[in-house]
Parts: sequence; structure tokens; C-alpha cells
Amino acid sequence: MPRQAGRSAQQTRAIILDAAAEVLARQGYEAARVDDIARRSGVSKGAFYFHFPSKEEMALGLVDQLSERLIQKVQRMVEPQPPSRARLGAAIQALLETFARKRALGHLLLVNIVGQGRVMDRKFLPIREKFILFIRAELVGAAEAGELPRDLDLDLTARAWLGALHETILHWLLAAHPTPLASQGKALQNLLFYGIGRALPGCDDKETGRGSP
Amino acid sequence: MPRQAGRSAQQTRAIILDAAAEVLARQGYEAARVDDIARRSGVSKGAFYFHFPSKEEMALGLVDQLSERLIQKVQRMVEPQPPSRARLGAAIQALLETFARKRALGHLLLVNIVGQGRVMDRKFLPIREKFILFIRAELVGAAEAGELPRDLDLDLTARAWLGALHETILHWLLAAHPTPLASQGKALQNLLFYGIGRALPGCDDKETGRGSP
Amino acid sequence: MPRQAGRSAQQTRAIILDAAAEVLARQGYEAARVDDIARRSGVSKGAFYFHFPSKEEMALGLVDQLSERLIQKVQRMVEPQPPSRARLGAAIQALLETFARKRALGHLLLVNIVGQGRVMDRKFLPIREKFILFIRAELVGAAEAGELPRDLDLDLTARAWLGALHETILHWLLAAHPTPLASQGKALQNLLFYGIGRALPGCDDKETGRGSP
Amino acid sequence: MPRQAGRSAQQTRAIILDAAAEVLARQGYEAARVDDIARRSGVSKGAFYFHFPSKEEMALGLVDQLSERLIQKVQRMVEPQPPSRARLGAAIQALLETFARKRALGHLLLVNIVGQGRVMDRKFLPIREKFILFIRAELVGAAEAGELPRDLDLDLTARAWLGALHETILHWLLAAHPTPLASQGKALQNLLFYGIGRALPGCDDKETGRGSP
DNA sequence: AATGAATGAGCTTTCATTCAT
DNA sequence: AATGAATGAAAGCTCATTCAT
Repeated sequence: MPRQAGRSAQQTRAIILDAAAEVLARQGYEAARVDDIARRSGVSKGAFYFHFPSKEEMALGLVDQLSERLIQKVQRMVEPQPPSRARLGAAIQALLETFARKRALGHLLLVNIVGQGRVMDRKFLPIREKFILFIRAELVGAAEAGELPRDLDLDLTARAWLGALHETILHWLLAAHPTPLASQGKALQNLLFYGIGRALPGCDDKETGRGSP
Repeated sequence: MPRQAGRSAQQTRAIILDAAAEVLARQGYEAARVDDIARRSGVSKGAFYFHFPSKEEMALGLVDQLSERLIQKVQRMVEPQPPSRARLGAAIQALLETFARKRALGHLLLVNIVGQGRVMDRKFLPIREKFILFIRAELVGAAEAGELPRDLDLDLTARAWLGALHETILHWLLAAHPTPLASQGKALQNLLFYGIGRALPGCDDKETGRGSP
Repeated sequence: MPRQAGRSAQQTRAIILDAAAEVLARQGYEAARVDDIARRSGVSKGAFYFHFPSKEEMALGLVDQLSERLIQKVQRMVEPQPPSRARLGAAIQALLETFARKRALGHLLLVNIVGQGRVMDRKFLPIREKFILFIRAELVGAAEAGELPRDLDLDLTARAWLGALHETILHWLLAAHPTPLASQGKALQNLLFYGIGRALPGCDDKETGRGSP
Repeated sequence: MPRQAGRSAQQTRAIILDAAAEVLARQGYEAARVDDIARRSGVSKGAFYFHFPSKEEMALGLVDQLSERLIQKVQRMVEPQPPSRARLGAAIQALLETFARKRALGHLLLVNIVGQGRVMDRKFLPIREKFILFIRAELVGAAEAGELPRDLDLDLTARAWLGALHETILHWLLAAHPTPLASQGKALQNLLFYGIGRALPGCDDKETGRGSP
């Protein structure tokens, strides 16, 4: 009946989020019970609802935090390089390597939360958008370095890349015997950079012609 | 107590699936109640469970049917052409156009079912895989026509393309003011075929060589 | 897990209402748990909610049923008499006697349901109105028999009488050592019929002058 | 953490009661949250519980205060007159007029608090009793002035009058298109004073004799 | 094939109250 | 006097699924 200790609201909030990460990682969003999260946090259910308006809002906050950290980690890894195509490739590699190193967190993020119930819901759009903006920013960097075709649609590209990365990582997360993720980095970079290659010999076909009328 | 009419099992199944499509389109998988589907079908809940083992299996069946139809439609649209890069491009265009024409069905498939609860679940993998196999088959066709680099990883490519297409379509489905889908076909083809373009001038940089060391 | 027996929906509904009457009589509306009612009915909570949309609706239904029966009983008791002042008095007496005989039901109706939570709510107005209409109908009968002043406001009178009866019965229900209810019938009739008496001697003061300008 | 300002306990208590009146007026007793009241008071929940032992006691206090004021106001309005039947009528009129002038407060008192949950509870009896005693005191005054029948049951009369007044006012508070309250004063006085009138012509029928055998 | 009443575990959320500070 | 984070029991309701008929 007495409460835990003299803790600040922020601390308790963080404690709950940590516990939630563990519980969601094990059980997934839908299966996770607020009871479980509260118990593992060492706080009462009431405390949970004092700090979060709902289970859904809490998960949203968790995903937000995790994706923020992920993006910042990747950003820190490529920071030394000036914006360029090379840095773009490095970012892709860094992303894959980070997921490879923290498979559980990746699973939590992409499968256990984002891949679950009533959640494709508009509520998750801002988080998708966050990743897209990150990729777009890198593309803009390379473009300003003069290393990208002037007529490249950066929005479309960022979105398509996100999709490609997401699908690749998801497959690695869910497949029975997936190819190691990091080892696919080079091939994926090639694919994203050069597509499926020119028609064949020479580089003379009008492929560079981008943009629709 | 008497049943509706002289109907075959197959007919009733189809009637229920049709009703389910409508209900799921409006409410999404999670929010849709078996009651709703039964009511709209004009059959009892018992009848529903006579024809389907569970709500989930029913949805799976529905998605299976829809995606099968979608793939067959696209296949029919590109059939006249022999396997080739050109046909690959045509398939992409056909896919986008089909979604553009049947936005509601697309929404049902990608947002209201696949994008919902307990669904990222291994159960839905076969359906993802079906699309991937379709893309892969087209890639194989082009490869056998000698139009693709020999070292292209077809699995990775098929998966990445699926991701890119999925994300593009999803954005079109969910965004407030999306660019018309069909009009993005050319740009997306360019992106998938040629990536973000060569380093800059000429085509001489040595990276065109694919494959990792 | 198997269900109770082959019962019709109406039967189960009635069984639940009966159980609810007992539970509410003992605990009051607010304190009564749907669980308790279901348990006492011998049905599952699910069955309760299959037959009633909510606890509140159920209570409303119960009150409706009880008050309907009460009114009909009183009606049957005065039916032999033709509409008149005398019958009006008989109805009052009958009402008090019925309450006196079924104190528990009266308590249930007036204290445990109508006197409880969020319930003075507009939802209960129709039931108040039912009693008022009954009284009014009796007044109309007496008026048509020519036994009431032509300028008597029947609505106001019916409402005031309901209030007077309600308060009297309530006091009998709640007071520590209440006067027997039936024994107050004559005095209450006198009060309702003649008010607090004429000014004093004679009957000459202008008291009969009813109605406001 | 520092407190609001240098306020006396009494002041804070009054501030909370004022806020409670507003909140209860808008939401009713059951729906009103202690949180709401505290927030609107500008004090913490802890402060609320420093000044009141419970939500219920607070409401009781509020009702007590309001009804005390109401009764005193009416008393002041009839004070100039000596106890008599006339003063009795004036009190009724004053009561109705006061409610008519402060409809919101009346609603708060009769609908939002007294008409709500666990409130018919014995706890509220003292407040009912307060009104009854007030009416009874006026009746006693008139009786001592020799203006009432000697055999009139003052308790029963006071209670019945309270019921009649309560019901009339309640109808005015809740009905969609109620008759103006003050305009019913004369008719209600007539009803309470003279009932539904003598049998018909003359004043000779033997029922004027009060009291049961 | 079909019915529909019945099941019941399980859910999120609420909120008056407490108490270390 | 005051704070506000914490408590925790309890509550109404949901809904996929079952099964006697």
C-alpha cells in the first residue's frame, strides 16, 4: 500500500516504458496486458494510467522513442562523412547493421508493435514519416552535393527505399533461415543505387532519361 | 429455423465472403465483428462457423482470393508480351493501374486486413510470398531473356521491389492528398530499373559491377 | 460449459429480471453487480448482455414492469366502482395498501432503483409520467362525473398528488418507526380532498374560488 | 509545491465548495470527479481531502448550505407577517419564486445532487427533514393562530406538502416546455389549502369532518 | 446446413482515497 | 496547509466460439 519511493514522474514514466518494451518484445502489442506491464514495472495499474492516457498512446510513445533513437544512432554513425552518395550507402549499411545487432528491438518495433492491430491506423503514419524524412534528408544532401540526377523524385525515392528496407528487414526477422542482414548491405545498396542494371552492354541506352513527361 | 433457401455450400461461402469484404472494407479486420458479417450475409453466426473455422481463417481466405485475382489480372495484362525488362515495367504499371482503379479493394487488402492485428503473424507470410514469387517469376523471365545482370540477387530484388511498391501504394491509400498512383508509374519504373542514377557523368564508374567482393 | 436447458429467449429474460429484482432489493441499483445478477439467474454474464443492452436498460425494464403491475393491480381494485370522487379515494387507499403489503417491492421500486444514481436522469421521467397519467385519468373520471370543480388544473393536481403520495410512502419506507401506511389512508385522502380545511367557521369565505386570473 | 497564497482554512473550504457547486451543476454528483472539483478550485486533490473527509460529505455539506440559505431566504420573505394561513400561502409563493429566480441552483439541488446515486441513502434524510420541519413550523404557527382544524395531522401534512412542492418544482426543472413556476403558485396554494373542492354544491357534506374514526 | 442462445475469460479503464514529502 | 504521484479494487462490457436443437 505504500508507494514505491520518491520518484519523479519522468522517472516512473521511463521505468514503465522500459518494462513495456520488454513485455511487448515477448508478447506483442495485442497479447500484452496492461497488467503485465504494470507488474513488471513494479507500479500499480493506476500508476500506468496516471502516466499514460491509454495502452495505445503508450505504445505510440514507445515506438516514437525507439525509432528516434534508431535514427539518431544511424545519424551519428554517418555524421563524419559529408553528404554524398557514399554517405547514403553508409547510412543503409549502418541501418542494417544496427538492426542486425539489436534483433529483439527490431522485432519489437517492426513486428510486435507496428505490425499489429488497428495500428496501421493513421496514428502510425507520423512514425513512418519520420523514417521517410530521414532518408529524404540524406537524399537531399547527396543531391546538393550534385551527385544525384536533377530530376529525381526525392519523395518517391525515399518512400520506395523505406519500403525496400522495411521488407528486407522484415524478411530477415520472420524467415526461418534468413540470410544474415549485414551481408546483404552491399547487394541492397547496389540495387537501390543502380536498380537492376542497364539493358545490357554499353551504357548507351537512354536509361538516364528520367522523369515522366 | 428453416434455412434461407436451397443454396449450395459454395454459394453460401461466397455470399459470406462478399459480405465480409464489405464489412472489413468499412470497419477493418479488428473492428469487424463476426456478428456484423453474419448479419450482412443474411446467415446466422452458426452458419458462419459452419463454413469457416475462424474469423482469422476467413480473412486469410478473403485476402488469398483477392490477391490471387489481383495477380492474375496483372498477369493477363502483360501476357501478350514475352518475358523481358519491358514486360517487367509493364507489370509494374499494370499493378499500379489496377490499384488506382480499385482503390476500395486496395484499401481493404493493404490497410484493413494486412495492416491489422496479429496479422504480421506468420499466417500472412504465404500471401506476401505469393506476391514475391510473382515478381520473382517476372524477374526470372527477364533474366532468361538475358536482360538482367547475371549476378543480380533475384530474391532480394523481388523482396525490395515488393516493399517499394507496397509503400508507394500505401502512401497513396493513406495520404491526405496523394499524387495519382498511375502517374507515378514511369518514375517508379525508372527508380526500380536504374536506381538513383549513375554517379554523374558517363557510365564509367566501376561500381556498375554488381556483387559484393 | 453446456448451457442451462432448452429455454426460450423470453423465459431467460424473465428469469434474469426476477433475479435482478431480488439482487436489487437487497443491494440497491448502484451496489448490485451484473455478476451477482447473472450468478443468481444461473446464467452467464454473456447471457445477461445478450438479453439486455446494459445494466441501466435492464433496471429501466424492471421498473417499468413493476410499476405497470402496480398500477394494474390498483386499477383492478377500483374497477367495480364507477369513476367518482369515491373511487379516487379508493384508489389512494388501494395504492397505500398495496405498498403496505409488498414493502420489499416498494422499497426496490422507490428507494433502490428510482432513488439511485444518475437515474433521476431523464430516463426515469416516462415512469413518473406513467403514474401521473394514472392519477390524472382517475381525476378525469371524477371530473366527467361532475364531481370536481370545473377550473381544477388536473395536471398540476395529478403531479402534486403523486408527490404527496411518494413522499408519504418514502417516509414509511425509510423512517425508523413509521406509522402503518394503510392507517394513514383516511387522513391522506382528507388532506388531498379538502386540503387544510376552511378558514374556520362557516363555509362562506371565498375559498371555492379557484384558478388564477 | 508552494501553496497558493496566504489563505485561511475557511476561505479554502469556501473556494472548494463554490467550485464544487459549478462542477456539480454541470455534471451532476455521480459524473463529477473529485479531480474536476480540485482542478476548478485551483487546489490539489490532497487539499480537497484535507478540507473534506469524502466526496459524499462534501456534497452533503454543499446541499446543507444551499438548503439552509434557501429556507432562510423564504423565512425572511414571510417574516413581516404573523403566523397564519395567509403567511403559509406566502411561504409557498416565496419558495416557488425563489426557485424560479435561481433555476440553476434549484437544478443543482434537486436534480444533480439529491436526485443522484446512493443519495436516497439515509444520509440525505436530515436534509429532507429540514424542509419538512420548516413547513411544519409554519403549519404550527397557523394552527396556534387558530386557523387550522384541530385534528389536522401536521406531520403528514408537512410531508405531503413537501412532496407536492418537490414534484411540481421537479417537473418545472425537467420538462421540455414547463409552465412558468411562479404562475402556478396560486393554483398550488388553492390545491394545498382546499384540495380538490367540496363534493359540489353547498358545504354541507359530512366529510368535512376530518380524522378517521 | 443452419440456428441463435449461451459461454466466460478477459479486457481496458475509472476514481475515491492515501500519504510521503 | 498543501502537493500530486500512487494505489488497487472493482466495474461494465466484448466477442470469438460452441453446441443442443
